[in-house]
Amino acid sequence: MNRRTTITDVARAAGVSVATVSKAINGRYGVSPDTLSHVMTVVEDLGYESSLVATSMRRRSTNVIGVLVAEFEPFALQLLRGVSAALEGTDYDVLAYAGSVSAGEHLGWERRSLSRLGGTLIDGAILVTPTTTRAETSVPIVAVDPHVGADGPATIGVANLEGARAATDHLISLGHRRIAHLRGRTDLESAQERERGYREALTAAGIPFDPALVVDGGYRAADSTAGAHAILDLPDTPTAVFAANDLSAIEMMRIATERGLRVPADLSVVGFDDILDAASHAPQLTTVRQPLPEMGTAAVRMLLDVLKGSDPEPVRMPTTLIVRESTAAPRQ
Amino acid sequence: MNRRTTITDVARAAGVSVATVSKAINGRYGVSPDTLSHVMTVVEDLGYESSLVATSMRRRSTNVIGVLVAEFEPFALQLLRGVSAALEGTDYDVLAYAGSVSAGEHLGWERRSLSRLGGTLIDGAILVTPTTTRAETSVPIVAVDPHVGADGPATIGVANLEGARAATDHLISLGHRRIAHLRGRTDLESAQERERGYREALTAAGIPFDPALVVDGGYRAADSTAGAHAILDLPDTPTAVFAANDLSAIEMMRIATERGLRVPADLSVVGFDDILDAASHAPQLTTVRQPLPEMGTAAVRMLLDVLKGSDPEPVRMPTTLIVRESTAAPRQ
DNA sequence: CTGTTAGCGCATTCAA
DNA sequence: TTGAATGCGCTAACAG
Repeated sequence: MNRRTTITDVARAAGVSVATVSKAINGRYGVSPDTLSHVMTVVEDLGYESSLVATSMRRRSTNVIGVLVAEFEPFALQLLRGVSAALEGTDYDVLAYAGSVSAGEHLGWERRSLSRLGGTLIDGAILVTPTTTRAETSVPIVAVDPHVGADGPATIGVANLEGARAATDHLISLGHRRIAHLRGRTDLESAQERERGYREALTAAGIPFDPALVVDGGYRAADSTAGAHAILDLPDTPTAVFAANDLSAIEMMRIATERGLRVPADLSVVGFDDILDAASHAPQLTTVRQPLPEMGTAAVRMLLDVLKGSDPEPVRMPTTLIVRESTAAPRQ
Repeated sequence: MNRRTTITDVARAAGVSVATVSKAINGRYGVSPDTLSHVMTVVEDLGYESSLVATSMRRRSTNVIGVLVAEFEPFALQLLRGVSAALEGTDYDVLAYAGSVSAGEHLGWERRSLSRLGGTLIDGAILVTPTTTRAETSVPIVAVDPHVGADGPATIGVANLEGARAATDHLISLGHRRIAHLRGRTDLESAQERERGYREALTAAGIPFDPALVVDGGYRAADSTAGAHAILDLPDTPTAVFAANDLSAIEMMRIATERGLRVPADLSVVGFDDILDAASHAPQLTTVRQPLPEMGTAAVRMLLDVLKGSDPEPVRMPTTLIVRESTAAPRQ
């Protein structure tokens, strides 16, 4: 648990000044070849590496890209995979940060995290499903699946409405008529769009919309438990559920199974996202795929563009219905 | 792209000194209730949040836990999930860092990353599959699946040998006799242990060990391609392959399929890790599960213990063989 | 109770 | 070519 070796240690060991070491490391002019090689040797010996913290206080850029998330859930992790892959080979490091939103916190996690890291530590940030995209930030940002709508200049969104329609159409085409919707967080645009897609599909099929069939899930497993029960407690139990995301779909299946129902024999379930858990669940979840790694890659590309000064167009990625095992025709 | 609001901005807006703002924010004594509430109002208005960087330079602790990885691959991501879950509800933030190992870098990524973040930015670090566990660090560390052996004081390891034996035993029990091993990185202890488990299983079953059947894979998909081909090019082609991890197992399946073989009809494949991709692959991969999220949780618990001053015992997690679809009896 | 001062580790002037 | 001084945003010790 020793102290880090600082630039001062290197300077002392090399018998030169701190400034010389700094210049040598950063390849600035004004260091004699002899001194340079000597300093570099000492640097190697001591295993010195400049402190990100100190560097970032003085320098403009740190070559670190921040990925800011509310928490490390599967959606963000899949995205991170794409981000990491896209940055492979560049000289950027990736710093993923999950800021805890301690109770009583007024600003959203994204503002808090940006405020803490921005300006200095990171050159730019990728915000994953932020609830706000206010532009008054200190570093360039790209928002992925922002919950207020993917219409900002630097945003990566997905076709929520179309995806939700496809999911619901799929259930209808299997013969389901009584289809519940385990809704996402109602304050988020993605949830609203998915609900709209659900309703549009019903309308298009001539199925009257029943408000009782829409139950709040909130996108998180723990928040979906009550909703899942509520759906199964409905009089004239629905034969199918379109859940607003995979986590709540999986929770829906868990509760259904717990209550003795079989999926898909007694209840069909469709999710949204296609996180890896969807395919590894038993039964495998039918869902609407968002191309998460590709979205991460696109976000990186967009951020690097912004960093270069350009002003990119918003990107809207397509969704694909992935039919697996959790959906089937209703029993007669 | 404005400047961040700094503590100076707040001080100026509130008409007090910087020190007073600092004290108010950090709840130190010596601020009158009036001043306090006034300052806090300004803080709210301006949306001020202290810079992690600056704070960490002056303070002992930042309440940030670092998770240091070489890259964000599935193994690390699953682990991160456990880490994140374990830190939920505490007032710790999680900072996951992937340091790019630019070519010509001599120190390992873990030393580089620790050097960059350590000392100030993070209170402690969880190193994911580090190749070294040298103790000369500036912050407490816990190593997960360290590649030099899980015998350090603060390490979380898995039963590599037993897992590898189970995997190989499974193939043998299916009737395979000619079983290849797509080995991991030979400089890493985990790879050596897995190879040992493979050999022990063969020996126990009375199958002579054939060195030609062991081919290097290197744990990464890209590094396994050549090895996968090599195995299939072997005279008297093996009927089964035990790959040192899931990524190389999946690559093995990909190459086999590409060459017209069917898995498991023509070739059985077993992996190691049970990353989520294993179960979502078609055919689903038979593999040896490491309880990754639990390992992440255990790492957090251990790190918090270390932070509290205790000196924990190393933990060795059990592995479980998960039989799925990629293994079957050999054809006659 | 409040403001002033020093310094964390580093990169950047500017002077020697 | 080198080195001493300066300041980044912040907190802790001290002075007022």
